[in-house]
Amino acid sequence: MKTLTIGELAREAGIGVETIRFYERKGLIQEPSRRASGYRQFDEAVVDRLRFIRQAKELGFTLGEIKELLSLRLDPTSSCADVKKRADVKIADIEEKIRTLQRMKRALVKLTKACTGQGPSSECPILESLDAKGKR
Amino acid sequence: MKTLTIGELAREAGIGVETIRFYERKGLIQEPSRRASGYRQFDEAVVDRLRFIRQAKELGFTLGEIKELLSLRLDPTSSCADVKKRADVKIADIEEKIRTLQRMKRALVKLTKACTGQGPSSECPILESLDAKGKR
DNA sequence: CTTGACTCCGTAGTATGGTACGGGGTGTAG
DNA sequence: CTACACCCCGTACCATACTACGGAGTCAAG
Repeated sequence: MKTLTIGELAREAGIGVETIRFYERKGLIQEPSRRASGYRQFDEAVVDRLRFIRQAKELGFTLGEIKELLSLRLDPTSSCADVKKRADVKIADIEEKIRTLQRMKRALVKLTKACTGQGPSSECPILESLDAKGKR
Repeated sequence: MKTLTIGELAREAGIGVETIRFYERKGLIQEPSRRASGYRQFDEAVVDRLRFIRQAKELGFTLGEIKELLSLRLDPTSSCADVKKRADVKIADIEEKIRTLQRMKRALVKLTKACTGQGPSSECPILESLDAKGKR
């Protein structure tokens, strides 16, 4: 079976050499075998694992969560339902983030509408509103 | 005029004492006058400034951006339009974040729909899909 | 056999936004 | 006048996810 050096793997997976070493330290990828010289010898399957990591990251999982996901996959006692549960939690997280951002956006849009874009900043309704709001 | 100790200010503004010192170091609040003992004497107006910071943070501005906003306010040559411009940029940022999250959510929902919640995790369509996707 | 690209390792630095610690001085209520 | 809460400062530490550095060893082409 073909093996890859860390540099080849990095090119294949589209990430940096240092990042691979970092993932190794974090336990996201297994420790690879070594040549006599100490050079890492990566199995081609690691490319897929790195792609898995990249995909999961794009879906908003943190490295910690991805590590759990990877260990779930390796644990024969864990069920598909466990994985689904994590995904559902993540969906709820994402929805919450979206709601927060939409609140932020609505507030900002409201402020910019009040702003004529004229006059000194000291009289800007945006800044005034930030000042005035939150008074208890 | 009434002055506040750092602890009183922290209680008023609802943030930590260390955070106020941190903001001072970062230049987000002006250096306060001191008593003979070296104790900070805060003007009550700083409460509003801290509220401004909190509000802006809730609207998704970073501390760096907030600092700019605060300096804009103090600069008589800057216009309300400058402030509006920044707010518009921020709105665009927020919209981009929302779009990314919605992409992530759609992808996850699609995956969980494929998952029956049954069987071992090794056959979970969610994990399989993460593996398979992204192959070039 | 030389040269240059690649790899090794541990450590340190980046950015963000704080939080905690320790050893000392201060302010005030009882 | 003595507790005890509060404040001072610099520095170190937290989490996240990398990224860089330096000095040494290795691999492969020419």
